[in-house]
Amino acid sequence: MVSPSVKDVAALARVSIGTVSNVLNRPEIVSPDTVERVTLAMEKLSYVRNEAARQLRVGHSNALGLITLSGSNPFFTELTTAAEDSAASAGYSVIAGNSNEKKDRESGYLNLFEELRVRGVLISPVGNVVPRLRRMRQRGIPAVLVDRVSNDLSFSSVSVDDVAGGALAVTHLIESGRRRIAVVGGPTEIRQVSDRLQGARQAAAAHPGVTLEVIVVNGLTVQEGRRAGEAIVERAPSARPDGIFAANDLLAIGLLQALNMQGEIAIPDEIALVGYDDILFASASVVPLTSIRQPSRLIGETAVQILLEEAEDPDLEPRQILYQPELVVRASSASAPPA
Amino acid sequence: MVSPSVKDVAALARVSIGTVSNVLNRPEIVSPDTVERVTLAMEKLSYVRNEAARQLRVGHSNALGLITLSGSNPFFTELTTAAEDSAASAGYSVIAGNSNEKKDRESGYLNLFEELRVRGVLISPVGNVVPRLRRMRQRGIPAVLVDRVSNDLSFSSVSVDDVAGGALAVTHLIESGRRRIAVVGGPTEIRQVSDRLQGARQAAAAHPGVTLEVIVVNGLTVQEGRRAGEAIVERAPSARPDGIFAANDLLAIGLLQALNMQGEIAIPDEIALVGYDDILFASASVVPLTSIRQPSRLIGETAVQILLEEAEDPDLEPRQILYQPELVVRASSASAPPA
DNA sequence: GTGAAAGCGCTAACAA
DNA sequence: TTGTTAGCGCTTTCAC
Repeated sequence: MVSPSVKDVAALARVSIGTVSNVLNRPEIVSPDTVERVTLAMEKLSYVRNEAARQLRVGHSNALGLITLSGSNPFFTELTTAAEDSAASAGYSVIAGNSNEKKDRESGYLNLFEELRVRGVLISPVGNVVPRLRRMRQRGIPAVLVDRVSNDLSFSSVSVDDVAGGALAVTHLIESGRRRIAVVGGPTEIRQVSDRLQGARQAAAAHPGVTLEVIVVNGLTVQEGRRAGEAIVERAPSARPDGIFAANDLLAIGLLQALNMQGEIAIPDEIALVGYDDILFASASVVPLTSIRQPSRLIGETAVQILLEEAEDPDLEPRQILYQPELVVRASSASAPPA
Repeated sequence: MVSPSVKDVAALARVSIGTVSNVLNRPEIVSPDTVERVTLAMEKLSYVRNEAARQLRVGHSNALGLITLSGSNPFFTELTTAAEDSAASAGYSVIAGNSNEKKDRESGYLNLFEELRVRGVLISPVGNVVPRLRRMRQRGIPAVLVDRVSNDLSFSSVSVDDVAGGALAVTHLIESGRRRIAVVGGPTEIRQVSDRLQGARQAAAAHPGVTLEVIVVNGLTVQEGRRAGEAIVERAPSARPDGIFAANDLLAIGLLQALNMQGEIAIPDEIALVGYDDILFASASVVPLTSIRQPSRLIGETAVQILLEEAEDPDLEPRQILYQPELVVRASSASAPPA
């Protein structure tokens, strides 16, 4: 009914529990035939180490905590998978949670991670978590910000240049002849959103005669995109934008559904559309979606690497890694603008 | 540098550590002003309980383990979110991993979960894990199979009737006039795949004059779907099926890309297409996808509930919950068959 | 209502 | 090379 412990293994192998522990942790210092005997005993008993006991003793766990903004956004699932792979090859596991952009879910996970004494945390923050992270770091749990730069640069971060991405998207719309640009995104407290918006503004400002309208939504979901699209459909044609930049692909897909599938507005003829993230489905949507690609796997891998280095040496200087995004042109923005 | 313990809290509040533990676990048995003093001390120190120590003492953790087949399949991400929500409202957290249909990743997670002494595991199995699960159950860790029924019914399971789903899909194709049906799916070791295939066979057999071809692929991914689609494009038109049932939506989307976007084959005019899972993107794909919907959230919630009941009372009889899938008709199968 | 103390399973320091 | 032992932080009797 209960699991065997080192004691049981020791008894069966006729050695002390210290020796059992040694074959578990430093087999090289114990004689080959003792290793053999102990290993055999472990197999016979199907011994599985009690991680809680190990952890209590050594002071921290073998897990990394990861908090992303959304579990349904493929950008984050790719990042998560990459982080898991990197961590695994260094002997760590990762406990992944997503805040769904809710501050209380976020702090719930931080609580959990601190109770678990994880080795470090990767986080794409929603709320103002820096003070909390600072306290955790003082207690030996480092953190790396993912897809977000800390204001005061006191934490390492791995992110993509969202301002450049926003500018890239809107510049592309302008260069393909659009003049009345709308940006759809929100909530603006999310740094990624406000940065992309800022880039959009810069690009618009650099081109005289271009107007930029901001449509704020409550989340980066297909549903919110659909809602925003329905509002645009209801407008008089002359009041509609001729180019839309959506702050992520899920929003863009929602917009596409509302604009195109109700048969009202042709994409890209009447309105050109650009998304963000270049998720797997971007190329498979009703109209293949022009998008901004982020190196999601690379971000996850780099973040884990930096985190583990900081866990090893807490006095390392924080580093800010900034990757550049890339424009991927598809049908949703390909054709000429309306006459 | 290190975290405060109950000892520190006790010292600050001028009580014994036993009392601190009591306000943590049974505050009702300690006097209100002591609770107050201790709570204050905890806040002052930002005390966070050491979960490993608690767990070592009580014998098991507050976490549930969950292993799904794929992290990029929205069916599983929805199921996972639902499981997390259910678990959270019962005071549990869930550690989610995905096997990517790899046996060694699967057993890696089972190892991890057993080392962690999770309260129970939810698993959508790839390999032959039943013996392993049996051993874990003997040691007090129950398991519930998700989206899969155990052969010997010794474990509870929550699943959808995949045979019925496969039949539903193919019957729909036949009733909309198709006669040369192809089923795309694999690997066939995955029970969901073989069940859907079996349902497809039954439906075909029930309709004289209908032929059924099985195209086996190596995984349920967009990429594999694209590969299968390319092979179909290369065939002589008369050798192509006029209806395809894909074992999941990711495959169907890949097929869609290969068939439709190369401009070769019209969907649904030349080939009608039915997917499985009704993921969020099914309605947003190049041609909105007819699909079989599974109650993913319901599955996750029910599975957690049963698992927690079994954790409470190990002698409960295993239960098999079988939900029925539902056909959702969209454009990819809507029009008339070829003349 | 509160305190004292045992012990969960493990690792690591030290002794033999 | 192997054995002995202290102690990680917590919960839970059992006295008081």
